[in-house]
Amino acid sequence: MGIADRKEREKLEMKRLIMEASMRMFLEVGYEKTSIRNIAEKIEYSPATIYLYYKDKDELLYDLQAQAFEQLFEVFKEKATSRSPMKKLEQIAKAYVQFGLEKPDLYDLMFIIRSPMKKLEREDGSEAWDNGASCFNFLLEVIQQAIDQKLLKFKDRSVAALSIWAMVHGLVSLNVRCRLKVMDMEEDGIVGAIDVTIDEYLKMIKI
Amino acid sequence: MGIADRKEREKLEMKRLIMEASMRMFLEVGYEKTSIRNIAEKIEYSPATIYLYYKDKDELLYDLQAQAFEQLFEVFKEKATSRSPMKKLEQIAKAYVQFGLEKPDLYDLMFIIRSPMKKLEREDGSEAWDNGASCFNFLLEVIQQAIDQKLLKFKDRSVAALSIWAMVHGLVSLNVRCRLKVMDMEEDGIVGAIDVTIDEYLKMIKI
DNA sequence: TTGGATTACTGAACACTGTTCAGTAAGTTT
DNA sequence: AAACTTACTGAACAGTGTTCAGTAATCCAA
Repeated sequence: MGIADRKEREKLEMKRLIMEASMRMFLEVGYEKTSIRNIAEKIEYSPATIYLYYKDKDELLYDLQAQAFEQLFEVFKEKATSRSPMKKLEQIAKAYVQFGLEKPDLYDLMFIIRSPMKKLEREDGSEAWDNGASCFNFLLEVIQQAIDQKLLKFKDRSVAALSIWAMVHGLVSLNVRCRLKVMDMEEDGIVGAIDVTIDEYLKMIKI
Repeated sequence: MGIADRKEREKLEMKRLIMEASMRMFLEVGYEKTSIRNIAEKIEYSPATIYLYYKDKDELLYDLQAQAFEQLFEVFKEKATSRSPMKKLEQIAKAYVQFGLEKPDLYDLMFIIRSPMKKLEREDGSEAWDNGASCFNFLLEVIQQAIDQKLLKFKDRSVAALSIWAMVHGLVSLNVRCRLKVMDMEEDGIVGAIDVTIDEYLKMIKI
């Protein structure tokens, strides 16, 4: 069935084309300006064509989100290389924050925006929100090591993960959405305060 | 100038009418369904009329946000009544999380949504993001007391405030935006984990 | 009291958004 | 060559925030 295969390939190729254009627009002009119509114009197809490959915008955003999580996972593997679990935890935390501050639009997509989370139809038991699982598991494994070696104050690794994640996400998302303006500091001071806050937090969770 | 006064009153009255309808719609049908057109329909005026009282939707959302922060401030004053600074800190943290989980649309407006933060035109030095200041200062004062009585590990009250805020906001916003699905727990389990995480965190920041 | 200025308000339009669907044109199969 | 299938699109629908010319009511001075 060579023809069917080629058709299949072409279908995937088209999806890749759409995703690539979307991702480029996301990074170049931001989330707000990335509409179905704009993407269609970029790849020189009609807007309706996109709907032959994606059921709706959410599905497209979900794929884009998956790609963003792959990027973050790469960053983790690249930067969190220490043998010491606690040091590795620090590397993860700092890589996460840096990623969030450097790519706010991608961060939005992954952790803030409402849309692409709708994959929650657990009627039949399967599917249900796979995006970000590798990143989360990466964190979980390091935490497990730290707990095993009695380096962490937490007993439960889920609570530990939730605590660490909430802290770094809290810092990034408050800053990305400009809520730290209420603290009345300059931009540099805020980034500095964020760094200090992470260090203090990492000190506290150590045994 | 009685007439000018009456005009002034009527102008404020109209603003109040718009705000009241907006707030009701926010709480009843959520952020997504609260459009200028829907608000106009509710108060039985043309959409264009709203633009005689608010320059754009952001300005309206800003006022709405201010009102939401007043609500949170009331909750703080109501629930954070302990004499002990650390106990009071705990009451604040838990009140914050409860508020966020119970009124996700208001929480959105206050801490997540992009729009109404645009008040950052510090050209002349004035204005610049007043919303939420009372809430933040309330937290700051309690932290100062705790630091003065050497109950907190933090030395800098700004870092302390940032740390605590980031933690509670991280927990609420990840949950409100369904990102905790990746942890593979039921809804009850998640809320339980959030509670435990706060308790653990409050234990850690104690000297 | 009347006429002109001021004010409050609105209908209709503009430029967007996501999405759908009938219709066309090209490719494939028989 | 005819019939069927697939890939694609133009135009439309319903919604959004926003603007603006035009109307109707109110106010003020002559």
